[in-house]
Amino acid sequence: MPQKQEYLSKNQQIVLSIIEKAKGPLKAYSILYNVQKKGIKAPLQVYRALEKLIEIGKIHKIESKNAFIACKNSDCEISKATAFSICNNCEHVKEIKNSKLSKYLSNFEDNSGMKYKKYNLEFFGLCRDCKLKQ
Amino acid sequence: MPQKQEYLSKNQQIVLSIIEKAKGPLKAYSILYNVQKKGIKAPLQVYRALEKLIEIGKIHKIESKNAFIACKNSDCEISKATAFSICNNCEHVKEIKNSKLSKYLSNFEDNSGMKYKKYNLEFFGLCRDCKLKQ
DNA sequence: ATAACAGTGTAATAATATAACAAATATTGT
DNA sequence: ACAATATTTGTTATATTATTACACTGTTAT
Ligand SMILES: [Zn+2]
Ligand SMILES: [Zn+2]
Ligand SMILES: [Zn+2]
Ligand SMILES: [Zn+2]
Repeated sequence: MPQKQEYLSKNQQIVLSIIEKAKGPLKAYSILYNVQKKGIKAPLQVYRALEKLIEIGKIHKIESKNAFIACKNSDCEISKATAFSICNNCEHVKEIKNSKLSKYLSNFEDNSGMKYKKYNLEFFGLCRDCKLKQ
Repeated sequence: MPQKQEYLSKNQQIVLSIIEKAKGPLKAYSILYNVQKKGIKAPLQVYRALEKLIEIGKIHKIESKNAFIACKNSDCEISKATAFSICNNCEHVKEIKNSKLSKYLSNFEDNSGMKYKKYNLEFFGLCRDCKLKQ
């Protein structure tokens, strides 16, 4: 099985490394502020890197937050099938790695018999810590 | 079982009626342009109405498109559990009404045993029409 | 070499969403 | 009816998120 080519350009490496170091999802402009000392000056440079990183599955976009998080699952089929849990209180976000869930959704057929190549699922609730504190 | 109070204010009615008439999801500023003749002049008036309509489950936000669509399911528990199919080609969006799916997701427990009150799922693929045309 | 392609830099601008404040209207309790 | 409370509205300004347009650089393939 040939590996997908994953050479990263300079800007892509810079952006990825910021996102990987972060504890949670980062917003595009917060990434921008964080990398200005490294020569990336404009939003577009960040957005272009983000686009590529999403395409190759290194990061995902949390749509409900307009924020970006590093992929922790080696088997996220190039970002085609993603699921996240999001805490409503502390905003903690975690990628869900659950093969039953991903099989269920990948094989899901809607009422007209249609299947889907790609999905994104976002769960909202209280994380364990926040639940205990209540 | 007491009914939830769903009296709508003037602006809320105007915005809802535009969204219900639309064939697909509408963007906030396109709603704004459509209602300017009816006295709504500023984005905030639209966003406030949208917020309320989402809260009471009359409409949903399609997060990946920043667009808003009327709810077609009478039993979307006040927008706590939503699923959509989105065509990558023609942008057609349809709310998925499938009780097996909603039960599965509402009862889903992640690896740490956590359950979630709310979720949003977006499926992407080609709709029937676009598949045939290919 | 030269065409094709992916990436870069920069400026300008578009699109989406919220903050802050003052006023009007509706709802509730007495 | 009246005051107290909560909700909705109107308006201006501003914040946040994302894309267009254009000129340029470097690498790869034939
Ligand atoms: Zn992933
Ligand atoms: Zn939390
Ligand atoms: Zn619905
Ligand atoms: Zn289609």
